[in-house]
Amino acid sequence: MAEAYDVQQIERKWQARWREEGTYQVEADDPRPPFYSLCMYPYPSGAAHQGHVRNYTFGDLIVRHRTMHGHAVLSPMGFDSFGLPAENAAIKTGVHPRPFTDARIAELKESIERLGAVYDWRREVRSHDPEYIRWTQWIFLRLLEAGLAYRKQAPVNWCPGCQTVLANEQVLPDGTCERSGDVVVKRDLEQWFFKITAYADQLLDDLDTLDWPERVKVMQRNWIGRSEGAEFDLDVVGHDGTTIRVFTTRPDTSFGMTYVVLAPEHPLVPEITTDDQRAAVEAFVAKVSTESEVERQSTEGPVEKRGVFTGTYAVNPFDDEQVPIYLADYVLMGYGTGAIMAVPGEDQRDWDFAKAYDLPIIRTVQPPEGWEGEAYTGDGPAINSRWLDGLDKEAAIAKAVGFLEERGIGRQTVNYRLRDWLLSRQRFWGCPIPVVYCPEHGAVPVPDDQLPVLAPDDVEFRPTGESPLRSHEGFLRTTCPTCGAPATRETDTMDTFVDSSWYFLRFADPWSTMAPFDRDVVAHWLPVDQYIGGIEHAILHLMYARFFTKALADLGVAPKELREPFARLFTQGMIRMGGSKMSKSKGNLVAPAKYFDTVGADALRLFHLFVGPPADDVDWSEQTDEVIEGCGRFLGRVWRLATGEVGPVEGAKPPVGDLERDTHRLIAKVTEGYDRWSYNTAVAACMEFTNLLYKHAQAGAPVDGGVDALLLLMAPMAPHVTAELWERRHPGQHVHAQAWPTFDPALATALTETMVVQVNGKVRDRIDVDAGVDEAEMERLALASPKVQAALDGATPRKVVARPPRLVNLVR
RNA sequence: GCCCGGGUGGCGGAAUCGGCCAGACGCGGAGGGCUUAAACCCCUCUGGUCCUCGUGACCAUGUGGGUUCGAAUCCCACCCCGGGCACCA
Repeated sequence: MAEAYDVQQIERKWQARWREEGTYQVEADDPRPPFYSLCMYPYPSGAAHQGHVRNYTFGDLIVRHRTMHGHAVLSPMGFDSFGLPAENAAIKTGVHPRPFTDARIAELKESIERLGAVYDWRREVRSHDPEYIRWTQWIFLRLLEAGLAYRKQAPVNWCPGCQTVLANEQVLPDGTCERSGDVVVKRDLEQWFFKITAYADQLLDDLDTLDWPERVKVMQRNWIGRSEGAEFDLDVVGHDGTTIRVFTTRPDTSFGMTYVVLAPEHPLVPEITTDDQRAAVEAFVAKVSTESEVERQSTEGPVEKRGVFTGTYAVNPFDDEQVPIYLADYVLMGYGTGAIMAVPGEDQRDWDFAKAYDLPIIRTVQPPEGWEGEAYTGDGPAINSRWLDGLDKEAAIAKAVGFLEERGIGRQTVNYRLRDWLLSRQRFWGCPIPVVYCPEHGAVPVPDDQLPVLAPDDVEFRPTGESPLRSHEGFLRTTCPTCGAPATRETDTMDTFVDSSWYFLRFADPWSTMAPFDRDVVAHWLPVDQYIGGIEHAILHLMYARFFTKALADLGVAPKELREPFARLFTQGMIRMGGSKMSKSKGNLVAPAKYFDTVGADALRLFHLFVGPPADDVDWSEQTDEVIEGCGRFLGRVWRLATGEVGPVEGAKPPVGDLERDTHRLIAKVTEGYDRWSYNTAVAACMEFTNLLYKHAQAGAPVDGGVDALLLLMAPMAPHVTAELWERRHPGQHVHAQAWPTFDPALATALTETMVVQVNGKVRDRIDVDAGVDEAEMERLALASPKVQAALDGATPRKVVARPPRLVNLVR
């Protein structure tokens, strides 16, 4: 009697073996072709949740699969260990964020190991390690030198809940904080920015070179928001020498300009406002400035309240007509020039405003026949536009731009929705910004040899709205690196997205002490061949990491030719429960440990692979436990088959078909399933094949070849049980060190096929035929069938459609 | 409002190119075997309706049209669900 399948014992045994033998440690000089597989490094919030399990199941499967294909696979893991939750816990409990975070990392690591996922742990990176902080700060200083980091006073997003400023990307469309849900307010603060806009065009264009999900690329394109147009100056009537510069994407409609609108914050507002309008204008500006982003962006409320006349006029350079200058809250100072020419005929917002303020509307593009809408934004011949009349949109734009350039009052230009990345955070648990403020020399970079700048441990955590660093004299007081005079340190820390913008580079060479990483080693492993993570990072992390990679390549820190960090991206679906995302904050977590302790990691992994397409969301339902148990049952069947427990059963008949051919067909099917991320069908094929092997074994037929193939194909999916069974069947061998099985295409195709015979598209008979059957033979066989004769009812088919070898359709 | 996905049995899902009576595989359900009994395990059945109960007929992939010898798959219109963007001039 074979030994029972002791899941716990076997999984522990192999996890220890992989750890002790360092099976998945690789070096850059490995002769095998390199493959870099990476899962987004996690924020350590405690034991792994199902989202992690799903992510690392896919990642680990790829590591093992590529290894069996003969690659040297770089499989690193680390922790995005700076961030708010640890600091909030510190405020609540008084425990320093470091021990708190280290404890969470230990928990997470333990559950990752229990999943059986293998990594080269020597390369582990933690954002809060002093060495990692050193190089994050070093990179900041290089960006600062290059003019890609700068400081400016700016109206910023302040989250009262998190007590910090946020990046634009961290403010949700409804104006609330993506983390705390509090309404974000505007504050004027001096802050550090990264000049990501300098890379706007490259970030946009290089998307075309990436093998990424189309929807992620679309989201990034929209976020960058490139729009081509023109800028030009309008003279202000009664203010000699004062001009207003406007941005438009439709210079071809300039003859339809019936007013001009400035953003309420526009610097020219005080100068051009007339005395009799001053009170109204000031009241309006005051109202807008106190409004939250939500209120201002709301399209609710009467349009009449959304603007005010300045009392002054501007001159349209196209026809020298004077048009009134308004302020309106829908024009934003942060985009374009903060001023627009309003063309109500071709812009719906302008149309609505014009109606509300009784301003004229002139159509300058002929709408199509039967047009009943208001503003017409489509293409058509220009009208009411003098020398542009009759031209289509493209030609009219070119001619209008030419006019502006000739007169020297404007030019063709491009605008982006993308803003520079605000990286200052008024928090403690983050990477300190390595800058000193000297009364004499201003903001002075901390010299490289004084890095890392580390936060002190003896700080008090209080929800003051300022980093605890601010009130720590020992940290705050320093001397100017330039002149030695007393100076103060920058007390803000960096957005944690800075840490995650280069960790994948550090993984290639985490031992580097002279630089964040060695360029040649990075060139060997990067770009990441397969990156896997959640769709929630479609914009923020992925955009920032791309920016860092490009900037570091241009600075000569990273290899020059490394233009993109992640060649292929896969975004897995979310785990949902009761309609909402499964998450710690929603309190609906189903801990993986429960399954590790019972059915085992292999069964849970198999479930995640089998439940549906990897990109789709998973609904965690009442039935899920039963499905997971079903996966465990299947592994039990494989176990019994592979240990020879399944023997002849009285009266069992062997299944039809040749097992060798079926095995080759399985290899073909599963291999293809891996290649196109169709793990659910690959698992299904393995289950089906196992059922088939059972029938052979019960009929007393040999199944060893089939079982071995099955174990190899399942090795990346269920690594523990396949490793154990392989070792028992082939003493001294390791299943994951075997080559991926190959199939003979000649054997993978069936000898005979079932030919379907249709009459008028309805199946009337099925006939087993030789796989090489030709059309004439198919027709002959079809006509010979009594069932087909009955269906034809004596008629002669007027048409025969034959698709060898599987289908023939007789049309009567 | 705009841009992407998606709608298939009681449930998760399958069906690479328009072609093997659509529903693989699994869960759930029904029946049987093993067992003193139960669990485990093994086997069979399981979209709907109808009947003469069969190697039977008809219906069926959100709805309505269309193309085709043939449509879950392609085209048009509509409905519903999910996601992204949304005063960006």
